[in-house]
Amino acid sequence: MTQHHQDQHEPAAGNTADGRIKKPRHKKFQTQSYGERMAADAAAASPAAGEVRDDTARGERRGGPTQYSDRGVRSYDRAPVKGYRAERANQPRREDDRPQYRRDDRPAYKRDDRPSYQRDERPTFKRDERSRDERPSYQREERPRNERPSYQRDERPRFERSDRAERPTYGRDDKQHTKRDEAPVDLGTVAPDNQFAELGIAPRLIQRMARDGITTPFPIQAATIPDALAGKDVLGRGQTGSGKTLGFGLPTLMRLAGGRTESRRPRGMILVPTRELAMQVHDALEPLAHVMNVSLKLIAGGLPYPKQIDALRRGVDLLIATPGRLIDLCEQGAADLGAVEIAVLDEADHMCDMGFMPAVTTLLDMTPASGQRLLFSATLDNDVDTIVKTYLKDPVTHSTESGQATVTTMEHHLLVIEPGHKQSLTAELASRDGRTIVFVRTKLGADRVATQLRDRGVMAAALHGGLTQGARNRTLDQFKDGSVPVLVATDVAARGIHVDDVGLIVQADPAADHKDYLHRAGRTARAGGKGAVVTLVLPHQRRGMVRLAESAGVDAEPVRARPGDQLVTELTGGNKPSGYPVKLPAPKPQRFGKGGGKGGKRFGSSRPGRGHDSRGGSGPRRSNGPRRTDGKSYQH
DNA sequence: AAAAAAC
Repeated sequence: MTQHHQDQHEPAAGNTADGRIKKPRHKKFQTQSYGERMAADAAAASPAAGEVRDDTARGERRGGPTQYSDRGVRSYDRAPVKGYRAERANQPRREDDRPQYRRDDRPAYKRDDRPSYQRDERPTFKRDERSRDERPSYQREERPRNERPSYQRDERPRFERSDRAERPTYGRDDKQHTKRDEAPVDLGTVAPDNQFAELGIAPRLIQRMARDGITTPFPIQAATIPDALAGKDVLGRGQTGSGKTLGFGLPTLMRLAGGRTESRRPRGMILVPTRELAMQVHDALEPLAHVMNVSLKLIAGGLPYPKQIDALRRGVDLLIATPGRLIDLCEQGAADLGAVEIAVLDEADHMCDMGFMPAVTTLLDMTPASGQRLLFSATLDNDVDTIVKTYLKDPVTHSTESGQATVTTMEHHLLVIEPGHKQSLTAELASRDGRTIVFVRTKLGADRVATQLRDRGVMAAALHGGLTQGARNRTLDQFKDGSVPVLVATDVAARGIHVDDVGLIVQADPAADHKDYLHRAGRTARAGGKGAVVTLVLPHQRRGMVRLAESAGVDAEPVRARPGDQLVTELTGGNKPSGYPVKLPAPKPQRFGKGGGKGGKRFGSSRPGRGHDSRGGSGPRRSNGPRRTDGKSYQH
């Protein structure tokens, strides 16, 4: 191909002065796909990066780098198409799959930076308008009959379709029907000295909480509830386990009670950083929401779309959501945040770090500025500050605790160890009776340490974000019900997750900063219980760790330690790992019912089920998923 | 720097 010939077909690329062809315009479309990112992560963490990779690894199945980049590049290599279709055909084949908020390739004059609720063309879900056809019938082309997505389709003839009453109950979680059934509130049963009443909480909420033994507000609740009820923006700071959930939950429910919520336009939104946390907040608020006739819905990734979309369409008062899925639903037009009266940001310091910030601001931008905003956080640092400045109006700040380690029932130990002892020491510490959480730095590390512990006779399971949602739930359930006493986790479990009676936290990899340290430590000594936090420190980490402990307000001197030392024995109660490998308890077999019966209804199911992986008991395991990485070597 | 958050 001559130079002349080439120029003919690449006029758009434009030449630079030195005669080289500029980068093609669609270079920007070559962003990493999800599968690619995962593969890249794995490759980066593995010492074998760049060498021959196992073809059955995760990346391959999800459309790994080889396949994908081939596809992306092909449009350059192909002979250019001429003629009227040229422009279209020479476009890259791949769609841009970045989320809307990260895609701003339009020229500045075309951009619209106004929040969506201020724009005229709101991206609402326009099924109704679309189905209306103004043209005379002879001009209409035949449309396929079933345009609705499969989950909305009803194939049966109309006369056979069931009415509301016959719909299965799992499809009806809009608690609207309870409005009429609600018994009149008996004010007499609220104890006169109940302090929640003094804060202004509705009697029926007080009664409901009293049934669960909640009669006295925690300090953070006492501090923030009155202001939140008064409609002010609140900035609440309290340590994990200090009762923040009710601190924002009660005012939110009070505010949303009895109002009208339009289809797809929720009036309340609670944002949390992890799916597990979303689930926990949802479960904590559900009974309370019920007595207030407030409908709520969990909106999180890893769950089927249809029920979430359906709930939104019917109209749900309050969303408890992780950012990614909620943005997704808004882009689809299934949700519209333009009617949100009260928005809550939980674990704000985490939600405001670099990775999360764009998603959070996108969502907050979609809510009306006139709405009330509550922001709760364990610590307040620079990132939180920018959110506060941008989105809160004259916020009232309440900090009940210093943000440092003030729980007196918690003891901290810094053990300076030799690198070769880390495994055996971890195993020894984890072999104690009672629940233990071992924190590690990476996903791969979590898998590796869990395997090592099981090989040494300690029943341990890994928990991290690379597992399927089903596996995450199963593991957490097993940890809660005691069948697996040791959880090896990344920082996915560092924040907010509440499990009773975790007596020991082992930081096999030290926390990255003092905030992470305190969050991890906060998994133990909850609700006044006792607990210990042991950090394994390698010699070269010692200086940094001492400084970190200082800024965390932790009073602990680094101590040299070896397996079998007296201090270690005290912490473990003298237990030693058996040395005989153990296997994880088999997941309980679950009947696989088509059409979504009861089993695995929601990822909060307390039953350990097999979820999507269910394909009968003894069949070969599908060759995917992070468990493959178990045996991979890994170095610090 | 890792982890988390969407198919």
